[in-house]
Amino acid sequence: MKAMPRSKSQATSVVEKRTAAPTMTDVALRAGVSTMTVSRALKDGTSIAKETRDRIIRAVEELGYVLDQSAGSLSSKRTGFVAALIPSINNSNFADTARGLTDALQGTGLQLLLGYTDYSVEKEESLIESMLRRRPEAIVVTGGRHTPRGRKLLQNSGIPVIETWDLPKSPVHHVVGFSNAEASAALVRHLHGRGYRRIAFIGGTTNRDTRGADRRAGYETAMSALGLTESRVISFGTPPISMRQGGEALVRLVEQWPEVEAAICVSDLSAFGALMECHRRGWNVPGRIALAGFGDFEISGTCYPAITTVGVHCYDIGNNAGELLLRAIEGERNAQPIASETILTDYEVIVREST
Amino acid sequence: MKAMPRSKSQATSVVEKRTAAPTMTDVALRAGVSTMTVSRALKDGTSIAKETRDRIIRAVEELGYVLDQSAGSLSSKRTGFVAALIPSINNSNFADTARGLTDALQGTGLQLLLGYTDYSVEKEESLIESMLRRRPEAIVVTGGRHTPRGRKLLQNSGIPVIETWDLPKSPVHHVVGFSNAEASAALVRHLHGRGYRRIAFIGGTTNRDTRGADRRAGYETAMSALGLTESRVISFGTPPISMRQGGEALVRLVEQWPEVEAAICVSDLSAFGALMECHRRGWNVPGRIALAGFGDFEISGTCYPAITTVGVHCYDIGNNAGELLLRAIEGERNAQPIASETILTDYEVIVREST
DNA sequence: CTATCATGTGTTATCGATAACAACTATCGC
DNA sequence: GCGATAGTTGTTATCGATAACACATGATAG
Repeated sequence: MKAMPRSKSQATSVVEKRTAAPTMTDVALRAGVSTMTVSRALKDGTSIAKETRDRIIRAVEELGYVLDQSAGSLSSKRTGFVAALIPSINNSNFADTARGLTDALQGTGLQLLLGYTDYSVEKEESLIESMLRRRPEAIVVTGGRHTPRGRKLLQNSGIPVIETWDLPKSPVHHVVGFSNAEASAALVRHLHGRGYRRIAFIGGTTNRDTRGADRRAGYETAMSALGLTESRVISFGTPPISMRQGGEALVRLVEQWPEVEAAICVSDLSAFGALMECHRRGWNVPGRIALAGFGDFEISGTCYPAITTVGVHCYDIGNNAGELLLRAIEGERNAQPIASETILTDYEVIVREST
Repeated sequence: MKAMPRSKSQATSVVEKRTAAPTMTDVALRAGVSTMTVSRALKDGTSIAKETRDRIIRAVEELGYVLDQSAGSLSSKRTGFVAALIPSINNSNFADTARGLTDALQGTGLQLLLGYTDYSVEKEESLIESMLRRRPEAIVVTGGRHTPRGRKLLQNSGIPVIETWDLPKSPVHHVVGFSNAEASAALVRHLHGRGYRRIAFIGGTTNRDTRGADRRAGYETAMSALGLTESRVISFGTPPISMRQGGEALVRLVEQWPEVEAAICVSDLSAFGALMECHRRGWNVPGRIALAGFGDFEISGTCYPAITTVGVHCYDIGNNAGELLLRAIEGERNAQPIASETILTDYEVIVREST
């Protein structure tokens, strides 16, 4: 890419002309009222004469005034921030959760502060701290595993904490999620029901992705519960798991266990990668091998053959977390904190062509 | 989903015990210094004795104190916020741009405020305003089309403005982008070079997605430049364009113009949807019809046949915008505003199996 | 041995808004 | 016609930090 600096006298002159941004005092002077009245005019639900408000609004427009919330929240002790930490923005599951949250917060005047942990609890810890510096009114985190200090920061934060996408054994406060292990087990049972016996699991190398680890654990549990003692696990690639990694993992899988009949992938993305590898090899799916994913990404319903997966209602996780958090914040504001809640979100095995 | 409220006496007791969060004054008292010294201890690049700092840090840890930036930024006049508006979080292209931005801001102490416009300039306007209320130190927007008031808000904001993903004719300040029309035209020329003549364009119904509209315009221009007078445009579905819409659009396309030899889709996602529709029909791609996408999403390189597309370096757009913005903020802080810059990001036609 | 300087710390005055309370003006009912 | 009440506006005191300046103290140079 090439830099192409333009000299724009126009822009420069604007810069020079720039005067200090107007404050509420400027507006108050212009409208002939006190700043308190201006403050009231810009906020609804306050008692103010319509004429006065109109006059103030006019002054605001003439001056191009924009309310300064940093200042406001200092005295009101309400920042209007909600912090949310997700592993990655580039994963449509978490992006959906973020969207659910955003939608729930729509119109409430709350602004979402998003942070990306990169699937690392250490990064999460440092993000928790920098988020708390902004004094959010609630915080949403992904998963129930944190560093000891991260957990302590959450506990001492004095704000509602919501853990999502998981069912932690000892949650900080609230939880909105589902059992990844149980969902994964359901998928194993589905494959078993279809007659598959030599079932493999394709996941990432590390346990950084705790939900991925839970899914693997659920696979193992379900397999032995069904009397299928030989477990075939391929660990390949670090999260975020990509499509390409799914393809490579499939190659390794069939090298190591040529007899494999079905594979559960830790995510739809890797399932799709594996599916395309089969296409390339001219293998029929599910004839040569059955494939299942996790997450019900758009792709698994669209591709051919469509991929069997677990629908996990990511949007609902975010949306429910948002609504819960609104209630919790309301409780805090009225000095009536709500009790800890656990909201279970639905999931279901979506049977498609690939199994 | 089922609600499952748990009564947790443990959580409740924590709530009751909760005392007012410690302030810098508490830390100062405990460490036997003034608040100013505490403030210096928590900021690097300040002159402070190592022993004093250690003592303060200890007090901070004992009290579980977390700096309050809202208060800090009021007096320092630096909020440490950067606002960025993207059309959708659920589009991996824009998510990549957001990630590029996030990465560029990493370690600078700047916090990204993300907003989603839903491809609507009206929503953008209201987001610009609510972002400005947080007094960001710079703002990044997607595209060069805004409402008149939105544009005015940007101009009068007094902070550096960066428009991305486009090359606006009269930019507010800085630009980081590329010509969508030119990129689209390059794709037409590629198809022409391969011998295709009856080339169609599949896009959305509205012009809300201005980049989509630019791509269509580029298609039209390139077609007539090549002497291909009959343009075949399918407009179907509102942004964000989904895979499914691509499939349906293909159906309409071949109904309306059965003779079509190749189709350019406004995005890889719709190209993939179209490709899968071909699979279902047992059509060979590119034998029966050639397909090309836009954006170089991961899927287009992984699927089979792999899809020809335009790689647009989304991450770089965000990353370059981030670096530019850091320089611009630095300039503002030193009262030496930088001149408006336009950074052209690369794009290239990536030829794959589908054409 | 003194003038100069760097270093470390405290003091004071804000930053720009809002909460809480006070005060004033109509309007109403009796 | 008067007190009560609702509605509207102003005053004062913060909110929790940091900038700017002042002021020690010890080190360094001439």
